[in-house]
Amino acid sequence: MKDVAHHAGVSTATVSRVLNGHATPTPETRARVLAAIEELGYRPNALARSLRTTSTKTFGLLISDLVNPFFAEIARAVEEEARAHGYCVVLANADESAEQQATYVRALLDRRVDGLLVCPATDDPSWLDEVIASDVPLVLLDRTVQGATCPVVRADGAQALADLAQCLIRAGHRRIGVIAGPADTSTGRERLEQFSAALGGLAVDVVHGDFRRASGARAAAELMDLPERPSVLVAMDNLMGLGALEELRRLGLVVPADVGLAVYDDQPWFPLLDPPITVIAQPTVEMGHAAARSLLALIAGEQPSDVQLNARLIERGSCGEVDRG
Amino acid sequence: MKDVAHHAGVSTATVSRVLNGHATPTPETRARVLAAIEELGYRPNALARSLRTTSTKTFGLLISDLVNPFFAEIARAVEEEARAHGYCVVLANADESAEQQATYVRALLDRRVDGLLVCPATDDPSWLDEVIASDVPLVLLDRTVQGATCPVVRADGAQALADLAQCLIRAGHRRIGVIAGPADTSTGRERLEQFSAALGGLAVDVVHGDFRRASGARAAAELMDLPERPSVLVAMDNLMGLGALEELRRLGLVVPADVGLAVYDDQPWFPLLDPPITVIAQPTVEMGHAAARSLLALIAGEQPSDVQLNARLIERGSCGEVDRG
DNA sequence: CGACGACGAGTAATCGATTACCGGCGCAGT
DNA sequence: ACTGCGCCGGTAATCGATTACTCGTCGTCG
Repeated sequence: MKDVAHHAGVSTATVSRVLNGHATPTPETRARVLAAIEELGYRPNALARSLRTTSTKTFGLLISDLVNPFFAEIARAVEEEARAHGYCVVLANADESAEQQATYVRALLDRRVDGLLVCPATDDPSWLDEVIASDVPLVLLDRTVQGATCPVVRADGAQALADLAQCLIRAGHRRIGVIAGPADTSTGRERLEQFSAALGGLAVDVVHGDFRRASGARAAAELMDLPERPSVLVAMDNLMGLGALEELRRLGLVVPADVGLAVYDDQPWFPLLDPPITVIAQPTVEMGHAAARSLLALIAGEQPSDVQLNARLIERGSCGEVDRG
Repeated sequence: MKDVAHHAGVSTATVSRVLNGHATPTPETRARVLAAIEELGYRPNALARSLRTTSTKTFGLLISDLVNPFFAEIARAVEEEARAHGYCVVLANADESAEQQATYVRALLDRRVDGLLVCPATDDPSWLDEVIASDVPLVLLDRTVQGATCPVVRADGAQALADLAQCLIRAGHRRIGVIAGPADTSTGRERLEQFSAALGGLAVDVVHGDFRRASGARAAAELMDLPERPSVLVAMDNLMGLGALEELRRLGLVVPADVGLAVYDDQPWFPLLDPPITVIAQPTVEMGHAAARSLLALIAGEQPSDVQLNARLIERGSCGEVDRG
């Protein structure tokens, strides 16, 4: 920058003013400076600028599991919306681990991100204090944490789960196996509760997984090994649904003849299976956009309210009809 | 930091020395400083540190399309390896657009990333100059660019494509439709060339897509609309494969009875389709890891060589047998 | 007992920007 | 012609670290 100033015969202050579009510099001074910048191929050092202005134009996005296409899609949407507003996104992947998450929160705060988007891996709220202490705007995505006082963006699956319950009951299912998410995540608990509630008195067999593929397979195996087999499985996450499908295939069980299957969270390939899988679709992209917008609002000093976007049931035929003998 | 120094009754220099594990400070001084840090909840400002040390412990990762699970997986692997070495990853998504890519390269350089991993959206090498001028270590991932003098990490599909060609010929296919990638990407060109070469003299019908879903559908429609229909389609990317599958479904065509299908780049759901899809699997995770490691080596001043990891054919039965009447 | 070496810790320059404050110049009013 | 007001642009402090250089002190050796 000193070089540019010298080259243009002005001071660094003037260069800075030109760079930041201040009204002060004369058109010709401005031109000289711009020419010097061009000639020297000068690029301002964003670090120095950020140090001075305390703004990095960067968001931190902490995802609980990037292998999960649901989160990958969210990451994409967040990045898209952020970019549209001139922000970069630093991506961090907690791999569903609480410690990793805490480590990353710290790393992102240290890098002075202007805002933080977090899909909490667990309910453990310890990391929250650090964020609050640092005064960095925070938005929670997909999952909540107890005691969080920040905006939350998530999908509301209550209605969709109720619809699914209806649909299963109507199809004659009476033994339902649920592959639930971890009990220490809000989505893990809520989906199970809402689904159970919608079934009225009907009991379900529940096995908890961890929102990952292998756990879906294990859970499916366990459920199909019960003395009284479920006639349909409900996987509360696309990866566990994938694992369940693989396990059913391995066991030689045919969907929906031997056992039905429904999955929470749609993926493009579900309709291509035979039979196409009945799912609850989440508005992934909208969630990512909404979260980024909430964060921008927070940064602008507004008080964005929570966002709840509706998930919805898409019946495709993988739940079958039970023979009422 | 001044507060900490004052609180511990030392100078900022000493605080800094404690923080950076220098040998100098006495154990008791060290203890006093650490106590003060703890008490005040002090966290060092990474920006200031980076400004001084010219190291951000951050990689920039420029992906050509984050919707593509292939790249999402790569991103995950890169992030994983980077984290293992104490680096963060700033993620940028070019959406297969050259301008976007150039913009992002600049943004990442301005943020003084310690290294850059790029999956080039196109062959356009204009952005390369800026990177070279900035002296930031660069590694190319998945795709090359002409005139690039940096390490490249990619999958070598020649053998797998030759195997696929053999497999199709043996199955009796004589009219092969290829849904190729864009001609202005190295992967787009190479896969097509290598496949054609392996077919010997046999001509193929080629439609170029853009590595995205919709283009796969369009290409499939176009190919199936030819006067002499191909008996098998080869999609050179998983998203185009997905699009093709959707289009074939829409047209009421059954795989492999009406038309066979093979896809470049495996995805976990391909084996679940009926029939399971024959694919060429790429070592995605290894590519991500290798790329991050190459970058680390570059930063360490070494001269890592290019990495070529073998893709391999996985026959699953979606290519069928042609009736030899 | 004096001097020198070693080591711990402080002073201050520096990284590359932003910006409050101030000086100088030109123009207008009386 | 002199004063005053504006406006352009320079000087220098500042953001929060790192680190070369220096100083003071203590221990040891001759």
